Amino acid sequence: MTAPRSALSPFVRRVLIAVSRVPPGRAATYGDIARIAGRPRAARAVGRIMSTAAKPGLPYHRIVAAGGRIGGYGGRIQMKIALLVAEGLTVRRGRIVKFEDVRWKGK
DNA sequence: CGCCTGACCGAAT
DNA sequence: TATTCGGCCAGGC
Repeated sequence: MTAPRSALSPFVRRVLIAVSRVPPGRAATYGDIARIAGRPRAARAVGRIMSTAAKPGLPYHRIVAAGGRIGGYGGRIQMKIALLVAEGLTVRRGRIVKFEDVRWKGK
């Protein structure tokens, strides 16, 4: 039988794929992911996808809010920060230092 | 269908 | 720097 294709919409799948492509030590914004997934203005939907359709194994902690601000992580912000720091990033006052240097814009 | 909510964004105040 | 506000998109009711 055809693989039980997930009930996930094409957009959601593209978002999950984009997230899986963000390399360690780097980070992308919700807006970046939305753009890569083909919906430049769906940043909000992207955030909702992560909290609702989150799948294990994907580096969701590398997805942050605009300007390098941390954003959310299911209420576990501290853990998100810890994960980012463990990958070599520096977080200062809720923001990634020199975010533009580690920002992953796809490619 | 309409209304509300969010791990958002960005400009204005 | 903090707060507010309008716009944006998908999903649940």
